[in-house]
Amino acid sequence: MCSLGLKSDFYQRVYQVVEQIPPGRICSYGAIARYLGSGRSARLVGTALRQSADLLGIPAHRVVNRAGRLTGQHMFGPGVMQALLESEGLPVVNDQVVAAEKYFWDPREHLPPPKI
DNA sequence: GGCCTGACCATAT
DNA sequence: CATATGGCCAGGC
Repeated sequence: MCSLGLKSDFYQRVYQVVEQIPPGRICSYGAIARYLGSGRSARLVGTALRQSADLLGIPAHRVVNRAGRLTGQHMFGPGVMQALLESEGLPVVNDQVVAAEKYFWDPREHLPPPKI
């Protein structure tokens, strides 16, 4: 089969991308979705992580929203996500990464194009 | 089988 | 420049 967009496959791809995020860097759901070719399914990226973020050892704490806000903080626990980011050198204030744009890591510019 | 919600993003006011 | 609203796609009940 050439390429049938199996949703389960989409989830696995999300995990693969998040796993490739270097320490001290952050990525946004939209960037990942866009990298996978589903730029309008940014919400699915978050949903995918929520389903297996705890099962896998993927650095899901490095995935924040476009504004650098720790939207998935509730899933990790109170202050856990922030502590992890600060531990990697990322300044977090008010559940929000300061100068997130500076630490932003775009998979579309650092990772090879995925097979569509 | 249909309706609502959701770790979002882009645009308009 | 900041805030408010709509749109998109899929999963869960």
